[in-house]
This record gives sequence, C-alpha cells and structure tokens, in this order.
Amino acid sequence: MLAVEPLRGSNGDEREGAMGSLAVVDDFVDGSLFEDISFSDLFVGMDDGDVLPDLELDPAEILVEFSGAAEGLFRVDGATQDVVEEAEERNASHGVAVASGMAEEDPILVTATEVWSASPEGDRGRKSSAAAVSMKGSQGKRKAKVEWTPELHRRFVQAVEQLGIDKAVPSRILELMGIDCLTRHNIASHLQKYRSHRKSLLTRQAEAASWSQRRQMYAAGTGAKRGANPWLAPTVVLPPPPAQAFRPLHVWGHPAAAEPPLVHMWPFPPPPDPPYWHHHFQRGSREGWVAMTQGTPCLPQPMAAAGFAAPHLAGIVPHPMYRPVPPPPPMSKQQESTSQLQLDAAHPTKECIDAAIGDVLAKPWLPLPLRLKPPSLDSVLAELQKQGVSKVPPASG
DNA sequence: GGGCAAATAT
DNA sequence: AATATTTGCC
Repeated sequence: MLAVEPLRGSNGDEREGAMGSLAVVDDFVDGSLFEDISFSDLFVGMDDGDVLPDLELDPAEILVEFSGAAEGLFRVDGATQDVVEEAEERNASHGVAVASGMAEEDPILVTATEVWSASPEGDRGRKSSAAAVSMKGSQGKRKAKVEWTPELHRRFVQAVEQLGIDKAVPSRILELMGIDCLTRHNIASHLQKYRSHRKSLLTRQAEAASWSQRRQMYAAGTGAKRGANPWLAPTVVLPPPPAQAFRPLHVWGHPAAAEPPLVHMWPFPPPPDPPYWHHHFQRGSREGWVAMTQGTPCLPQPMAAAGFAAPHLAGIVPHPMYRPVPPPPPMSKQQESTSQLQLDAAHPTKECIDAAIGDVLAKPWLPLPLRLKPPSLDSVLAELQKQGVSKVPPASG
C-alpha cells in the first residue's frame, strides 16, 4: 500500500492538477488507513436501495491517499499508470512493499480503465474502453476516483448547510471545505448525487407522512363520526403504508431534515450501518446511531417495567432512552401471585417474553413496523442469552 | 461556472 | 445489476 500526497504548487489546471502531481509519502506507520478499509465484512449492509455500497478495496488495487490539508479525509485509488509507476518507483527506493496481492505477472495492469485513441474523425478523440491495458504512452488518463469518505462527506454537508441548500454551488462548497485537492468537478458530481438522494428521501418522507396522516384520519373517522373527515370515504380501506417508508433513512438525507424515527426491533442490536457510517462506528462513536434513534421507545413495556434495558453493543454509549430502568416498586403478595406476566430480569420466562411481544402487538401507538413484524421469539431468546441477561428457562405451563 | 446526463468503473 | 464518480456538453 502506498500513501501519496499532492505536490505543493502544482499547476493550475484543475483537471490535471490534483492528480497530475503526486509524490509518494513514506509509508504511514500508524496504519490508520488500513483500519478504515476492511469493514465490509464487519457489518452487513442493509438491504435497502438507499445505502451506499460497501467500501470495497480490490487487493490488487493500489491505494493512494492524499494527505496534507485533507489528511485522512479521502482516498484516491490510483488507476492511472503514472501514479502506479511513480508509486512503484518511489516505493522501491523506500523499500516499501507494493500492495500485496498486486498482480505480479502484470505490474502495469490498469484496471478497467480507458485509453484515448487519436481519432481521425474528430478533435475530441474517442474513448475506448479497455481493461487490463497498458497505459504506457497514452496521453489521456481518466482521473483517479476520489472516494468520498464519511469525513469528507461530513465536511461537504457542513459546507452545504452553511451555505444553505439553495446557495450551495460547487465553487462555494469547495471554498468552504478548504480542500484544494478536490476539484469543482468532484464537488459538482457529489453535489449532484447529494441532491438526487436528498430529493428521493424527501419524497419518501412526504409519502410516509401522507400515509400516516390518512391513516389517522381514517382511524378518527371510524371512531368518532362527528370528527370524521367529510372528504374521506369511511368505507375505503386504505392499504398499509409502503414498508419502505418506514425504513431507516440513511446518511444522504440532509441532517437538518427531520428523519422518521428509526424503529428498533428490540432487542436486536442497532441496524447494520450503511457503509458510510463504518468509520464513525469503528472509531467508537455511535453518535450517528444515537442521534438517529430518537423518539419511540420500543422496549416492550413489561420488559421495561421489569428492569430490562435495551441492549447495546459493547463499548457503545447507550441511548438515554435505553438506560436501565429502575426496578418497579415491589408488588403486594396478592399481585405477585395473580400476575401472570411477572418478569424477573434475571430469569425471564419464555411466556413472559411472549407476552411482552403480544403486548407490543396490542399497542397501536407503537411504530407500525414493530407491530407488523415483531422479532421472533427465538430471536428474542437468543439475543437475551447472548446478552448474558440470564438463562432462559424453557416455557412451562 | 452550474447542472444534467451519458459514459465508465467497480 | 446497481451505484459511485468522471466526463462531456449545453
């Protein structure tokens, strides 16, 4: 692996500038870069079209990192031959191993890149896609891909917010971000995607809100006739809201925009994190999750009452919502003997858990997904055991 | 420059 | 097949 930083005082050409002048830095010692790499198997991405794909790194890929002003902020995979060659060269003199697994038999392999062929029929030339083509001697090179790391994205969002979504244009964003290695094109591209995601997110939120509203209206209409909405035919049975609307929305959303509460299927751990969050989580900060987990306590009431706290992953600051619940006041002897649902935090019985789930199902004010799709009993039990809460005795009559 | 859409890369 | 990023063009 190699770390590369841009040379200071590169030429002003925006297109070539960032990538055109790269110097290999001594191998990074702290290894922090590596820590950021292989998390795709630590977390399972949510199966939602909204999440960004896992950050994968081909072992045969040379990783280039800009440092300097944007230290640790983003990575650029050097697919361009000059980068590769330069890196290798410097590398040799520094005695640093080239990316392990790099195709030895073809050191000048360029991964699915393109070469510019001088085209007689036009001054623009024509791109021809070519995988594993030596770039030696070719002129045009596709710019190495800038990877928008979470940190970089955070800065981007910060800049956008500072400017206001309306006034956020590439040049201003770039200015505020203060990362000269990026080009306006990089920003523009990211902005394009950002807007696109934001738009779809807002659309979905609106849909969800709409469904929710109509649902409420309908519910009100069936209950108290006087308050019924005259515009809403009470006979119409509304279909359930699209499940998608209730899925957690991911990082692309404008943080300022109110996101629907993230529904927790207690006692499961927090939902798998979109790749964008990996960094934060790996660094021990669960703020992203915690912040998004506002609102609805989904801990089944009987369990909460029995002193259960929703579990959290080791080392993670629990959401205030999930702080241990003080034990309930002692029951009278009579209550004790009559209560079928009595829970013992140390020894929850299967039936108690079952009852807890049933309890959830019976509560219309709890999030719909929770009621529609409660955790399976086995999952609950397994999770409890995993949490070391107690041994769960088999159900008894 | 900004923004959109096609082209590419992974 | 989908998504991220680059490039071309208006």
